[in-house]
Amino acid sequence: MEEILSKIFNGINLVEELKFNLSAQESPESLSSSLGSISTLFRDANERLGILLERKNAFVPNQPEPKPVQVSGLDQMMMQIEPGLKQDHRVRERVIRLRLGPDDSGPGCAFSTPRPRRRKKDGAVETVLVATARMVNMGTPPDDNYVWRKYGQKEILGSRYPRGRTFQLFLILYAEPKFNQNSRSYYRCNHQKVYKCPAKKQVQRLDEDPYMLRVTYRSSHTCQFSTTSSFSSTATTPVNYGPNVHNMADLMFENTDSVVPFCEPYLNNDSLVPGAASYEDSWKSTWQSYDMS
DNA sequence: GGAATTTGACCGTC
DNA sequence: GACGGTCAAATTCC
Repeated sequence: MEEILSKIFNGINLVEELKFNLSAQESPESLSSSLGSISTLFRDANERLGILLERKNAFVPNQPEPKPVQVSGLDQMMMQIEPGLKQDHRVRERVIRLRLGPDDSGPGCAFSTPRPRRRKKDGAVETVLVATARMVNMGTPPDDNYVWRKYGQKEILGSRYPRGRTFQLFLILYAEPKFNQNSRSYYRCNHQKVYKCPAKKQVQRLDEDPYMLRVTYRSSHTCQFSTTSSFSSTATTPVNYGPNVHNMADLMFENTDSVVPFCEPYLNNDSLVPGAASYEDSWKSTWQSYDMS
């Protein structure tokens, strides 16, 4: 682990160097050489991280699900490193804007009788990935400053378990906890009835990373209530403390075209762990209790 | 007791 | 017929 961290910090130092060289208008050859070194360092660190994660994950299937909640070193790290992520934790994966159809959404689209269940083809759709913390209820949706009312849940294609009370009771009593189900929850704005706000969202756990949620927002809020005030439901308590290291690695090294990079926040002075003299010290102090090797 | 959530059923789309 | 989204009665929570 020390070696990986060392590579990352060397890479950061090289980036700083490159920034300086850029402002000094160094030759293209020199800049290219710097970029190559940075690329090599980060790629190497990423590969080693991947190996560590594989080793770590290899133990997971045989382990009973952890009892509620033990705060991992990683969670501690994320909480210490970037408190701001509690405020704005969403990682924008992709934003798809589709034209609204003439008869779609809006106040007039409220359900009528007989209830029309026409699936809407159009509508503004925005999908974000949200990291969940391990110490909270996995079914708890992330807070986004709006008040939502859950109106449905379905097991999705490829779900490990069919639905049904009898079978779920069986699961609770004899099999794996319900925690493992992969389902999609449906929420609509709590003000839909009063203000005919059409906003909805779907929350679904990622198969590849159970600690990441895919949140899909449909239609915009027409109500202007964005609050975590006393109207907040118990289901919308804040839950996020930042991405886990696996997603960090993805974000830093791979999906840079579709994800807003958030290396920046981690280099904020406010992110330093109290008592740490530098970013390196800060990182090391938070990683020391998270040795995966 | 009211509000919020759960969940089986229903219905449209593919 | 499978799948996805929604309804609404039942259940749980506060």
